[in-house]
Amino acid sequence: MDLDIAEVAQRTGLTAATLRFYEEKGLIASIGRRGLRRVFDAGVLERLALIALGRAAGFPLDQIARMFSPGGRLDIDRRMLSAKADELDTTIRKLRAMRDGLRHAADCGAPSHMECPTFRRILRVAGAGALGERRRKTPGPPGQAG
Amino acid sequence: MDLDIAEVAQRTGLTAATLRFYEEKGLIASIGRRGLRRVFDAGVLERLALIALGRAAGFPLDQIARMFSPGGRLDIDRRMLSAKADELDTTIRKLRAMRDGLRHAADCGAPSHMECPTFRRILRVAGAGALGERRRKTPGPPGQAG
DNA sequence: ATGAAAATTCAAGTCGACTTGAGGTCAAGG
DNA sequence: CCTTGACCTCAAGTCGACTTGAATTTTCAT
Repeated sequence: MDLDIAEVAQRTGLTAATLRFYEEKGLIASIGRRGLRRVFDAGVLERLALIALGRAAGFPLDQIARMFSPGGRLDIDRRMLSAKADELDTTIRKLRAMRDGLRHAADCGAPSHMECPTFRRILRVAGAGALGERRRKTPGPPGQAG
Repeated sequence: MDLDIAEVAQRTGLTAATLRFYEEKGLIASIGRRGLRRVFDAGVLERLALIALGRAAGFPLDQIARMFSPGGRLDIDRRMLSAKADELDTTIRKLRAMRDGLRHAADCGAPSHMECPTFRRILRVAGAGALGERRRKTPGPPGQAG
């Protein structure tokens, strides 16, 4: 049951260009060509799901690539998973505080946000979190803004 | 109580270059110069805390800049805050699922992750979340990987 | 056989938030 | 006075994950 790139694209929601890009990066591999065109094994779908999982957890592609052993099997250090879980936990806590703060600011009766004590407290917390720890090369906050 | 750029940098943890960059972007303003050198009002610290708050909540700098009214006062649409809070909520839910999944995978006794039913379920969920909705120009997951 | 649609390669562009580098100016201390 | 170090400007570079464009080739339907 071989798949052509368009079919993989359609089933995963990724574009053909992205799949080529992933192949180039060593994240996936085609099993051959028909003419010029790549042919993929159905197993690539599971692999792409795995990659999506890694991405959703915040791993960079480079690191995801290294999670597959040469044989193609998944080979993840369990401590790494645990560490990532802890990291997510920290992120979640921060975001939760932020969400509560925003919610409060949105509902608060104070005429301007700066006059609301709660908002000012949030400000201090955010300042402490965001300003305190950054020394060099800090990746910054999540990118879910729109 | 005027501050020189180095002092603002030191108190906020941002670099002088970042402060100049923020000024260029219209996020902050110096109150004048002493020779060539910028002089900032102490109020810039509060403003930078506000900016940090916005960044921590995931707003892009452009949008943060627009949250200050011409007079310099804070002027945020409460509905925008509410919307952002909801957005954060969604992100938090996703990350929580991911964290639980990673935690499970780390502790799970199955010989390889792919043989663990829970892991495979997570995989489907991650796949659904990450693969289903992306059509064009999706910003991707948060960047807290290391 | 023909022509459109889709795939290919390779290079270059995009986005956001900064950082880095080159070259120049200036204020304070000895 | 003169050095030195912090500051200045402006341009260009960085990072990650793709996207886009141009030129070319191939496949599929008619």
